[in-house]
Amino acid sequence: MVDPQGAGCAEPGLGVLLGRVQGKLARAAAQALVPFGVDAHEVAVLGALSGDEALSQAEAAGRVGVDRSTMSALIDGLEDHGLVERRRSALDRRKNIVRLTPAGRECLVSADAARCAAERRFLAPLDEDTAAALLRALRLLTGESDTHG
Amino acid sequence: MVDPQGAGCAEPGLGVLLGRVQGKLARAAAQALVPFGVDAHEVAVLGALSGDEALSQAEAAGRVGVDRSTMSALIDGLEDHGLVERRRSALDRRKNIVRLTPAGRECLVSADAARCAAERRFLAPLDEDTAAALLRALRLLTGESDTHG
DNA sequence: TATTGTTATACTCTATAACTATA
DNA sequence: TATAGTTATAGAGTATAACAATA
Repeated sequence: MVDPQGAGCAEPGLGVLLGRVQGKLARAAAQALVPFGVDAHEVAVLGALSGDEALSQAEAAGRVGVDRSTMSALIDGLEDHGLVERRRSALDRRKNIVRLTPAGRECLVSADAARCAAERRFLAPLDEDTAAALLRALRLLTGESDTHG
Repeated sequence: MVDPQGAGCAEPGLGVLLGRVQGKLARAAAQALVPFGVDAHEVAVLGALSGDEALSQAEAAGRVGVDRSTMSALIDGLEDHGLVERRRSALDRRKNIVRLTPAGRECLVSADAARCAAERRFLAPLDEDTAAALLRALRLLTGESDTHG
C-alpha cells in the first residue's frame, strides 16, 4: 500500500499474513479438538508429559513455554478431567511429578490424530512441494532445521 | 511426539510452528517500529487511511479488522501524536472522516520502510525460492492468491 | 537462600453494552 | 429505528508477586 522505494516487500505485510494464517489454523484446530474436551494448550501439556521422562510441573512449564502459575491452572483442569495425576516426588518433595493417566494417553492420541487431520485439511490448498517448502521455511525461521518429526 | 498411525504430520505442530514464527516476527517488527513511536496496529491504521478514499472511523475499523470502539482508542492515540486528524463529515454528521496529517504520512512511509527492512532481515535465513514459496503458501492459505503486492 | 507449587492480583488486549448525536 | 462515535465495563489470557513448604 505504500512501498516507498520499491523495496519489494510482502503486501499485505508478512506479519499480517502470518497472523491471518495462524488465526485460521487455530480456529480449525480448536474446532477439531472440541470432541475431546481439551484445547490446544492442554494437548500441548499432554504431549509434553507423554515422553518417557517424568516431568515436574516446572519442567513441563518450561517445555510448553508457559509460566509455572499458568501450568498450575492447566494441570488443575487436566486433573479434574482425569487426564493427568499429580504425585509428590520422593526425591524432592517440593516437586509434583505429573503423569498421564490411561485416559490422558488415549485423549492425547485421539486429539493428536484430530490435529493431524485438521492440519492436512488446512494444507490441502497447497501442492506437495509448496507445503513442504512452507514447513521447511517455518522450521528455518524458528531456528530449527533438523527435527524432521 | 505421538504420531499414532504414522500420519506424517508436522512436528512440532504446524500451529506451534506458525505461532513461534509469528511471535518472532512480531517482536522484530515491534523493535523496528520503536524509533517511530508507533506500533504495528497503528501503522496498519495509517496504511488503511493512506489511500485516496476518505474513510470514516467505522470504515477504517472494517479495513483493519477491529471493533469500532478499538478504533476510537487507536485514533485517539494517533491524533494525540499529530499523525491523523478527525473531521466531521458534512454529508453525514455522524461520521468522523479521518485523514493522515503530513506528519502521519511521513511516519507511515518511514515505519513501512522499517517494517520492510525488518521482514527482509527476518527472511534472510531462507533462500530466494523458499522465501517465495513461503509467501505463496501463506497467500494461498488465507484465500488470497493474486494480490501480488 | 533458592526452588516448587499455589493463590491472588495485575495487566494487556479486545469485544460488548450503554449512551449521545445524528440520520 | 438504525448507525457513528464515545465511554465504561467485562472477559479471556497470561504474567507477576507473595506465600508456605521444602531443599
